[in-house]
Amino acid sequence: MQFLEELTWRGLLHQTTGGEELQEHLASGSRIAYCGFDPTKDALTIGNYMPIKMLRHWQLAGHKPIVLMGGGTGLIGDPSGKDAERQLLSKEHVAKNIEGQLRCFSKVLDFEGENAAVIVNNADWLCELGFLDMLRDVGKYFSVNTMIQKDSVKDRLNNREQGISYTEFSYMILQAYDFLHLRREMDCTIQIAGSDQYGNIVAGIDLIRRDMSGTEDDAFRGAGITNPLVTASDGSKIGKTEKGAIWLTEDRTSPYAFHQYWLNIPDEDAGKFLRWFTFLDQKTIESIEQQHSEAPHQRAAQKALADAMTETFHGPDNVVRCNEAAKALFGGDVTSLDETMLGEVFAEVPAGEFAKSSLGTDATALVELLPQTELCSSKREAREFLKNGSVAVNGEKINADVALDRMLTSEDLLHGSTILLRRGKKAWFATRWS
RNA sequence: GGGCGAGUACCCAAGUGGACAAAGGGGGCAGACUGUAAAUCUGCUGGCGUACGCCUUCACAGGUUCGAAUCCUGUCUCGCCCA
Repeated sequence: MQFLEELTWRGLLHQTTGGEELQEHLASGSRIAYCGFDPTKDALTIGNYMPIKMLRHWQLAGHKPIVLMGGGTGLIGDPSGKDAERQLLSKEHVAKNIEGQLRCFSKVLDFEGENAAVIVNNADWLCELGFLDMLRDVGKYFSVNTMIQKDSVKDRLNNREQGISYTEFSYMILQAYDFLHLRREMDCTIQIAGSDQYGNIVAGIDLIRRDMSGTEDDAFRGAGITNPLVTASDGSKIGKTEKGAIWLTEDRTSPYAFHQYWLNIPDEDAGKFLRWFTFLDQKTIESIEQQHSEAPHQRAAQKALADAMTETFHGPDNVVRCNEAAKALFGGDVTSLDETMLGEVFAEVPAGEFAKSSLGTDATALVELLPQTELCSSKREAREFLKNGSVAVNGEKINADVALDRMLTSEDLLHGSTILLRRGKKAWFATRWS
């Protein structure tokens, strides 16, 4: 399927430059596009996933993607959407962050084969650039009058408290120069980005036009394609929870937590998210939605979403594990798990070590024990939960009437080593006794 | 630089000498219902203590008072208006 058509049915096409000319350009051959990534962090979250996915669609449509790491621009900081001047990152820091982010790209993009994705770092050319050369060759093409009209700059100019430094003001020029550089050196004609980057993209295209204006060459100059800002139905950002962002790497967000995040997407968003976030085709998604509307309680859409996303970032083995874990934690009977499964499932859950010899003593009364876990922050709170009947031992709710006196004994041990505590429906804690 | 106004708990917001750990709403947590939903209903929501209670909070630092979120002085921060 054509790139733009694909994006359209998925609801991922926001704006393009170029109109029919662009369509023609894309249809008539394999093209090269780039998308820039900001190396301000050493790992990526769900919020960073969309542009990567855009590049993958691009690749799947038979074109070649370039991942541009903003090692150079990252030293400056994009003022778009920022109300305060950015802190400058050290070069070492940026290099380290780039390293960290690469892990995520390789999960989505194909770096081998015909349209292999390539990674470039704009530090490689921006750092080489002399200040005078920059002013003469590039700065000459930029009208300050135009630049101060851009929202990203205007907001800061009108804001007496914050203002904008010359450094950040120049960001636009650097990003435009990136596009020009890639156009010259790699024949890259398309820039893909989020809709907030539209202004910067246009600046790049302008620069390319001016740069090529003297030549007879009637080749396609350049165009931009943007995806909309995706938000949940309640208007909130996707991938942000009270507990923090959902990361794409195992060291920050466990596969189980990741899987659970998608599994808990509200019904009204599930279909939309399947289009936005997975690579499932239109027919498949529609049939999943059909299933979902016929039997909403089965949550076919959320399951498909969770499985697909988990598979992409954590592999098929983890999909199985996460589903097993979920089955045991939520419906199933944890006491029936064999020792290996028990270990696997609860590797995902917070745990603590305790002395076996204290079992059956007052020290293992739930009121005393709970504050030592992440489930309660104080004895008072523990009492509250127990009185509410919110606490379960090995998946079995403790009746509120006896809860305050309940202590753990060796009879509660699963496989002689573990007792599982649960507060409410979802908060688990594994106690290990030795 | 001058004038005016504001700063209250996770957020918004009432309170303007004692009855104030501080109304109300949102959010969060828990319970019922359910689908690990949504909507709805109920409880909790500064900390600690099984009650009576104790401790720390109403921008910050001092002061007046038997007693201060509330009055006074100074400081800081934010908003609006004038230069």
